[in-house]
Amino acid sequence: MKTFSFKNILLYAIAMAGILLLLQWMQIKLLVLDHATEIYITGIAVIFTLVGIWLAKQLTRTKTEVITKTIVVEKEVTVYKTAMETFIPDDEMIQSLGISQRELEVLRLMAAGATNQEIADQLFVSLNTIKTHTSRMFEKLDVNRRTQAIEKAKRLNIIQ
Amino acid sequence: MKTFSFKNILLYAIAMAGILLLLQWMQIKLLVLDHATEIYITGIAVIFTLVGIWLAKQLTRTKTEVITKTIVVEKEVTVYKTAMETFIPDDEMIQSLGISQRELEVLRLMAAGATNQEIADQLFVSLNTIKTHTSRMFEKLDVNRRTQAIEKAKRLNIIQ
DNA sequence: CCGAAATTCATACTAATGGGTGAACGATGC
DNA sequence: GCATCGTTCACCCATTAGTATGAATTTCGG
Repeated sequence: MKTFSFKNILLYAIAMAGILLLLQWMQIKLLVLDHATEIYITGIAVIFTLVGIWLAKQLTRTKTEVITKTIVVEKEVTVYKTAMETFIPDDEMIQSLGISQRELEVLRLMAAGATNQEIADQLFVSLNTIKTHTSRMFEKLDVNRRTQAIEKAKRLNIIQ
Repeated sequence: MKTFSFKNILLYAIAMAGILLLLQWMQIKLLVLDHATEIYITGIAVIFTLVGIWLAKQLTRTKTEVITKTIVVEKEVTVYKTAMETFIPDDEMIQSLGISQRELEVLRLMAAGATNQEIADQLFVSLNTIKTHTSRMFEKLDVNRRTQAIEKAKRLNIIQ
C-alpha cells in the first residue's frame, strides 16, 4: 500500500521550493514597504490553502484506490459465493422459450440423473406423461436428447 | 469514508517539520525574520493547509463515491468471467477413482450431449469400444446412467 | 521380458429413450 | 361459450443406451 509515490514527493518538494521563493520575495517587499503585513499573511493563507487542497487531493486519490481495492476483494468473495450457492434462473429465457413449469420440473430431475420412470414416480404421473413433457421440452430447447437438453439448459442458466 | 489515516497524519507532520527546518535555514541565511514572526507565519501556514484539506474533502466527497461505485461494477464483471473460464479438474479425484484418459474424453463428449455413436466417430473408434468405456466409467463413478455420470462428474470437479 | 492396465472390438440381449399421433380434461382469457 | 394452453395419458415404432462376456492388442513399469 503506497501512500506517497516518488512522483508525489518530488512535486511536493518543487511546490514547497516555489512557495519559499514566494515568501522570500514577499519578505523583501515587507522590508521595503512598511504596513504590508496583512497582504503578506493573506498571501500565505491563500498559498497554504491551495497546498492543503492539493495535498488532500493526493491523499484522497490514494485513499480512494485503497478503498476500491478493498471493496473489490469483498465483492470477489461475494460474487464467488453467489455463483456457487444461490443460483438465479433466467426467467426471461425460460419465458422466451415457452418452457412450462412442469417441463422445468422434469428438466431439473432429468439433470439430476433420473430416468423418465423415476421422474414419473416422483411427480406422481405416468411414464407417458413424462415422455410427452420431455418431447415438448426438447422441441422448445431445440435438442433431441436429454444430455443435450441438460447441457443447453445449464448453459442458458435455466437450471442448476 | 475516512480521508486521513494515522499514517497520513504522521507523514504530514514530518513534512511540516521539514518545512519548518527549511524556513529556519532560510532565516539564518537571510537574517530577515525574528522567531516570533516565523512561528506566527508557520501557524498560519499549518492552519490554512488544514483549511485547504477540509475544503478539498468537502468538494471531492461526492465525486469520489461515484467513482468507487463505477469501479466496483467493472470488477464484478471481471470476477464473473474469471470464475467461468478457469476450471481446474480435480486430478486427485480422477486418480483415486481410477478413471483413465480415454474414459475422461468419453465423459467430456458425453457431457457435451453426444451419443455413443457420435463419440465413436469423433474418437475414430467403434461404437462397441465406446460402450465398453462408458460401462467401465459408470462402474468407477458408481452410477448406471450417463446423466448420472455427468451430474456426478461435474459435482466432483472431474469435468466442466 | 513379463504381467498389469489400458484400449480396442465383437456379439447378444434387455432397458431406456425419442418421435409421432391422438385425445381427454381443466383453467384462463377474450 | 369458445379458443388456447398446460397437463395428463395411451399406443406404436425406431433408435439409443446399458449389461454381460470374451478376446486381441498396445503400453508401461518392474
